[in-house]
Amino acid sequence: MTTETTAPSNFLRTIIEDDLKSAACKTIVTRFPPEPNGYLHIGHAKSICLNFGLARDYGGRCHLRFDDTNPAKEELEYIESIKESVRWLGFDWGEHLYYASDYFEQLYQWAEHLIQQGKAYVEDLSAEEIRGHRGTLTEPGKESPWRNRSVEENLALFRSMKAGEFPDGAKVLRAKIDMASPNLNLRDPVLYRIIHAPHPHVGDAWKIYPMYDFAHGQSDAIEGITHSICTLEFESHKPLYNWFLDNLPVPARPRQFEFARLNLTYTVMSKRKLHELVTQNIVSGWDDPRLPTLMGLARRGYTPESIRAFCDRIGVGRSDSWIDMSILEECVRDDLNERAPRALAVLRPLRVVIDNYPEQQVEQFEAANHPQNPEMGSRKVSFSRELYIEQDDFMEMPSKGFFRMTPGAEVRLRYTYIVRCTGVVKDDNGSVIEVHCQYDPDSRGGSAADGRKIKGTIHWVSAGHAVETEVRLFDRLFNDPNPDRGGADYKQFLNPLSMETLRNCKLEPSLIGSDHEIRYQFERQGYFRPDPKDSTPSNPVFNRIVTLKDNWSKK
RNA sequence: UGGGGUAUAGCCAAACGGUAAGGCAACGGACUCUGACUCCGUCAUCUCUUGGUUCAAAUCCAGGUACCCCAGCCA
Repeated sequence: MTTETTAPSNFLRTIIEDDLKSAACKTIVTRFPPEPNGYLHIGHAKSICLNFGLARDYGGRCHLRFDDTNPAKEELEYIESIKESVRWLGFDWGEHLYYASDYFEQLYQWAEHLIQQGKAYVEDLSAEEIRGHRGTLTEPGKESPWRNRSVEENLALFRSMKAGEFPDGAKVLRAKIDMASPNLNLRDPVLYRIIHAPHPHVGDAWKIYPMYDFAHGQSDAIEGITHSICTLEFESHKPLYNWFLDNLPVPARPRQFEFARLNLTYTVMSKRKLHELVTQNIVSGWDDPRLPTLMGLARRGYTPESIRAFCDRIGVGRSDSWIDMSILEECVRDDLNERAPRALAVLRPLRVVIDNYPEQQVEQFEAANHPQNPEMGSRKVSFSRELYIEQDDFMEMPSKGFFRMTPGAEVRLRYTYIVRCTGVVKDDNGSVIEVHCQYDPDSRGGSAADGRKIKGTIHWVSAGHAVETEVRLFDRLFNDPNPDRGGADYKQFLNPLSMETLRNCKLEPSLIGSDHEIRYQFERQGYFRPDPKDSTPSNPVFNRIVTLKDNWSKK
């Protein structure tokens, strides 16, 4: 199994270590706070691994808290799916499952407290008017005419809002901070809005809902979060986060820290774009194996271990960065190389006839399930006169350096015999459709009796024993490293070959009927697993998770 | 243009005034019945830039440059 090395030092670890040392906090408490308005993707995995990983490494705990303050966008299905993905990734929130919506009553009380203190007011201006009053990056905003209502009037109005006496959008509650602040988030931010919609977690108990800014820090305080870790774009919200903690009788003083979100090449991560790919049927669904969603990666065959290793490997920083997709791919290879049993499978079959091999004869050969790990055992593979090899493993006119099967030359058929190609059969177009060979009976097991070295070894499957299956070859969804790049439509960079379906692949029979969770290495090709949705014993379908590294074709 | 951030190798990333870790990639070699794996070796006289302070600067100071974020009743 993969050994997970401890993540290297980063600025958050330094901060936590200092806090622990100075006894600024005795145990650290972090949280992963998704909004249940979509499915999790690899970017969320970075945050999950960070938050849960920090808690684990420093003997603290990590809460799973749904940031469910906007019922217009949130659904129960997402809540369930998110929990499943976090579990799948290998993290356990134990008893610490929370919902911001569970704090709505407390939050409401705190909103009244602010009103009492003259620090919040009910706004009658429309959304457009509020925007108009906000000013710009360089000009200060204008104060609302409703900014100086009396405490009594504000309280009465706010209670009416809560009672559902106004339609959506009629009024909002705003904090009274500073309309001239250079930080636009401090220009009297909206605290509550009216939404007449059922909430996935608390039903229709509420007609007004707090904004993110009014909910997040206070939720952190209620739960005793010590380190509230979010992405960089929230940095300009930090003064507001702290303003609420300063002005409300909260039970604790959490601190917010920001890190750079994950960007991955050759894919897109925004909810909007992922949603578009799904709804426009560009991909088959949220679990399409080409998507960077955790559901997609899981279906493709990525292991949770490999994703955790990836998150450790990429580190955590504060500068915008783009991680190359090849790093993620390398992480699954690392993991699967150690644990995946090997098998022989021919994806694009080319018929081979060994002319000097007895016609009805079948021999069994012992094939190791893992070349470096004998504990994984072995299996028998059947060898006969007619076989399939990979089309790519034969070249009638070999290019320089090619050492697989070619007329006149010897090559080893993995685990069995050395053969020499003696001729080919072609169709009307001149394509080779069958290859004829002679085998060396003295090379049984694969080694020549006279000790001569054979450079090439290729995989094969006995024609009479092969099981025909469908194999789906997945590749990167986009051709461009940065399809998200400003301006152009990202869809123009879609890779037309991102999924190739091969229908008459020839697999060794041991591959059939096994557990869907087993990932195999098809020798010399890559890592594969049965598609958990579409594969059945009678109609097996394999997904290619990732190819093997290939230093030959690269040159 | 106001405010807030960020710049260390092809891609990430450490360093906390003491002389540029590590990973991935790349390259060279060894091994090999998987052109995989594994193993060895190479890969920043230099940290966006210009000055300054210091015995000593990626780290401190001043000025510049580039990029990112903020004008939702989204999170």
